[in-house]
Amino acid sequence: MKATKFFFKTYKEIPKEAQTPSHILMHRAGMIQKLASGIYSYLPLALRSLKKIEKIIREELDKRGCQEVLMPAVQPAELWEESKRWKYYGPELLRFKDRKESDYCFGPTHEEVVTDMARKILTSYKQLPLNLYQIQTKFRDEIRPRFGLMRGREFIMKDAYSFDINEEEAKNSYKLMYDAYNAIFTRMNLKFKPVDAATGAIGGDMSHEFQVLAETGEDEILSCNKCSYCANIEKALSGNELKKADAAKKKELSEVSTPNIKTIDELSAFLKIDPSMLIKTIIYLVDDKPVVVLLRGNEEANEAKIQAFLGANSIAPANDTIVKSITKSEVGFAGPVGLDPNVLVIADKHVFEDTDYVCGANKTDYHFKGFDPERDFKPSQIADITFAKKGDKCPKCNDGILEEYRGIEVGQVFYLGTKYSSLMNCNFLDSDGKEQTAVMGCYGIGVSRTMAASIEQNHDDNGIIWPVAIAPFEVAVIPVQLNSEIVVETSEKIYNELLASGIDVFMDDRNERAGFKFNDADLIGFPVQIICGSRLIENGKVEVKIRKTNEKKEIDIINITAAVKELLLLL
RNA sequence: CGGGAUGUUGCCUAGUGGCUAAGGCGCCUGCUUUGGGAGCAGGAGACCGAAGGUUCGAGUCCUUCUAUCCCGACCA
Repeated sequence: MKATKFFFKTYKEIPKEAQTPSHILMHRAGMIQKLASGIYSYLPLALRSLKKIEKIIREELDKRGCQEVLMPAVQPAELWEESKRWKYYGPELLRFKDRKESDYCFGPTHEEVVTDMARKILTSYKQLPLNLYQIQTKFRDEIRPRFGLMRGREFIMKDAYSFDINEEEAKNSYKLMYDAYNAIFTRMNLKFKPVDAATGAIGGDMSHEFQVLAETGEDEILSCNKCSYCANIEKALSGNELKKADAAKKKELSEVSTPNIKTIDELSAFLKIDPSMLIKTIIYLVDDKPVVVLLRGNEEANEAKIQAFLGANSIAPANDTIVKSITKSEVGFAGPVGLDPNVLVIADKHVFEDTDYVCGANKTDYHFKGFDPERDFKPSQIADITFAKKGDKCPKCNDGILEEYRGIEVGQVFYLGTKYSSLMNCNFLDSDGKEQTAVMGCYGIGVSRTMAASIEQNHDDNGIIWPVAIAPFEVAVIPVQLNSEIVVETSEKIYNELLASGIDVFMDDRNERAGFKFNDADLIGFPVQIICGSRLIENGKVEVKIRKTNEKKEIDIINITAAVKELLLLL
């Protein structure tokens, strides 16, 4: 491709809405344009990179027996009612009506459609295992789209779905996809970690995320410094031992007046007590039912853990009306003592590490002191519902300590079980002629996000540093003096030779000064740049620059194709 | 949705209530120049986010709306 014919434009200025490296650089390199919040057009440079990512994905999945399909983006509400997600998916699901006033949505994911597709064909165990995937535009009406392609509302996703005869086989399918994802991101030359993950709205009970490590990542990861344990903070466990409450410390439960003191911070300051000796009582709505959650005041509630513990579809803090009805007091004075025994109360295990706490009295302007968790109430369940922290002991090897990383989630694999297949009757007959429900897994890769994540992880002050495998072009030929016949001729010859040898090559034939082209080349991030200047050409050489290392070598023009091919293999 | 901020030409910015809204980048024409974002000359491009209002007079003040960005919940 020649620059003078190529639809692109680069910018010196940083657009003021771009805040993060991938967003800034993709904009400056003329790869993307914003059409609306979280909705972007991909210009030719970006699309070339996306196609390469897609090609790697297709190769690795096809190799493992997955089959590509393409499902509709617009989906009827009835299917989502079958899976109950019409109700539970929430406002991220873009819903609309057609002219007949029938309900539809724009697919944020395709479990419903693929399960429907499969059940129409699956009749026999002989048809399994089956793994169907597609690469397609998804829409999720994110509350807050941000960072360009990192969290768009419309984005390109590869989604795959496996169907198996039983759990064991389904776990094999899961493992196969786990391996495929490792292969895919390895081929893209990204630094990444597979981590234990929470399952969220998709559901299921086993999941790993593939996290590209980058400072700007939105996710926190805890990883053991001694063993392979690595988990999203939402899921990570602490290996720290629980302390035993000191029975000698027990006190009587008594009321204390705390007028208008509602938050943990206010209470801590008012009573001059450390937050860890206060009990935080939070009321959630979990699948529309109130659940009371107890924690020590210095801990944060890990909503993902609560949701997973209860096997729930949704979790959200309860509104004031519900809080008041449960506590029979104003918001801010909720506590565990004397609640309606029919309300589910989940206590964090750390609550039982001590005694003589202060907690809400379920009476406006009063708290209790001397609260003893063993004596003064009866939790429905005790669970681990707090966040593990960096520095905690590793829960797996019990030897190492947990270190903190930031990551960008580019892929996630879920073991679903029969969550969708049973609700939607995706059944088949086994070898005994008995009806069985297909056991499913689902597997996503954010294709457009992967491109952005690669830039987040690999860039410098001058621009993008692409791994060759997903670079829009592998090589740029840059003639430096266009008024020199020998330069024009030689660069043209090299360009044609590289093209003929199958290399993805860009030729900057614009009538611009050298510095201008060099800066654009670094910004766009061509991994290899062949600089054709008259002085070297007269000696039968050109300069070859490696973008990543900034290393420059003089190469004989005669050997240029072989030399470039060799370099590309190394990058 | 809560908290914060911002809308001036394709992009980045300036603009005390007062004359024809200013500059840089980019774009077009010509000349010059050609190894790290060149120079000169000329030119095109804005109903200042929208609608109301205050005022003799509004890009500037007020109200409402709208869009965008940042901090939180969501997630590939």
